[in-house]
Amino acid sequence: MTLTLYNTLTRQKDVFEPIDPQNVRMYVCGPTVYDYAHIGNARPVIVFDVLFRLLRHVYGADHVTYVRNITDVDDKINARALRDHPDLPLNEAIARVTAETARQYQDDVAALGCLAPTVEPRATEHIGAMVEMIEKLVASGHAYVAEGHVLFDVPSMQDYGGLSRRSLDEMQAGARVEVAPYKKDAMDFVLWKPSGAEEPGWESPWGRGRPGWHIECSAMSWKHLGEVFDIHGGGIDLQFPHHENEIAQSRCSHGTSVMANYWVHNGFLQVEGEKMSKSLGNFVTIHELLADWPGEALRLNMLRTHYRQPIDWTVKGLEESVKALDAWYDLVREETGEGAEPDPEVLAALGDDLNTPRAIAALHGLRADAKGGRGARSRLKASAALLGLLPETADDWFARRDLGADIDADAVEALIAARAAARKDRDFAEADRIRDDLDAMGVAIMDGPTGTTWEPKR
RNA sequence: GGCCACGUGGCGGAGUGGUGACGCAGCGGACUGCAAAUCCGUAUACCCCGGUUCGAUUCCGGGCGUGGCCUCCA
Repeated sequence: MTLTLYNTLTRQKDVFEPIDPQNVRMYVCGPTVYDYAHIGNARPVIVFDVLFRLLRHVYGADHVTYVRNITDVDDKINARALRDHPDLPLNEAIARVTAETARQYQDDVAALGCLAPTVEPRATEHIGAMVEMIEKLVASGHAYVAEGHVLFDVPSMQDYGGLSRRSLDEMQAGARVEVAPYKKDAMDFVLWKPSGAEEPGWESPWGRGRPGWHIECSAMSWKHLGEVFDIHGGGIDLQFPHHENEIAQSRCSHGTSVMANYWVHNGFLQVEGEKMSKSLGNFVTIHELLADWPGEALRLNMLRTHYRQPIDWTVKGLEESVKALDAWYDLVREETGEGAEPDPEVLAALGDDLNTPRAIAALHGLRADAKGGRGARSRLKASAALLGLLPETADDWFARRDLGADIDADAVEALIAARAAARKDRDFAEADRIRDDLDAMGVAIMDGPTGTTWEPKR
């Protein structure tokens, strides 16, 4: 099959051709672990999980390396550590914050049905690689030391700005930042900064200090994927400056003409039509959503919009997602999908720049067939698996879905029996009254040819 | 202020230079004592103004609107 991806470098859909089909390599920027991840953070995780699954399908599960880092050096982490554990030594406090937050994050994304990445490197484990890269940059004249800082010399790179398509002139014209006095150029960014006694730090040729944010991803991608790799992903907001600076660091350090061949960026997320922010009070974490919705519904809701489009996150959308999953699970039932080939249209849709809405439409299209036979049901299951959907049995899904319901089953059965008697006597007023009582209890009943069944109201 | 993206029916959301997306909701019908669920059927759209074209929702220009980046931010 052909896979095309919209490449931010070329601003068009490019046919994907890996450097080495035996080892397809993808890097995605992961979280900074200082607090629960919000639903906007979940978007790249889910989107690139689908891409990971598709690559595994095309090249083989053992021929794809997916690296998603954990940033555990950051001033926000320090602040959090001081706030939450003021009585502990700083290093220990930081370790607690990052360990706990990383665990929360991994629980969250697992609940969203995401496969674990091949490698989940931590910044603190790659300080040596960062120092090594920075030394090379200083030696080659792309970085300089000033007042204990090491800064990347942006004008030293002729084609800086290629990813975001900004010229240096443009950026300087629009710059609003206050320029630190030790910078040679306003655009220069920090590779290494000195740490005070109250800050985490590592010994380096430039004294005790800590890395700048951008160098972390350059070092981790280098160590796990090499100097040049296939796909680099992340949110569109990271395009500038983070990804631009990663490119500058990696290319100038390694002397390569590209860092990654395909740069893939997902669009932004809004909540109920508004920008998500703490001040608006619509800031919503994955963790909170998982208390009210199955993770799979969050996942489907995310994939109903193409990854490059802006997405508006709404309760209504989540309700529709649950309904779609109900319908699919109801058909799939005990199918495992084993041995079944995914639907060609689903595959074609995903191969077309990860067109998940089109793939989901194809899944709906399989519903009619799936009513007919096991083969089609199995194909539905196998097709959904490419999107990371329908991983459970139908029983587990419906049990999970109805989790919130707290209903006395014996009482329900007694009322249903009473209603059956009333119906037999053709006392429909009484039968309807009982149904209203059940409805008030949150129970929906269905009269079928084999009797009356019930379930928690949806 | 500079750069960029987006604007499709009641809602969500693909796509295309000239035929049906799809889903949810709605409406009609079947089934039901009546409902629910299910099944069958069905109406409604391409922000505005120009241009190119035999023909534009689709291409080009302008406008308006929404959002993003330029500063930590997914």
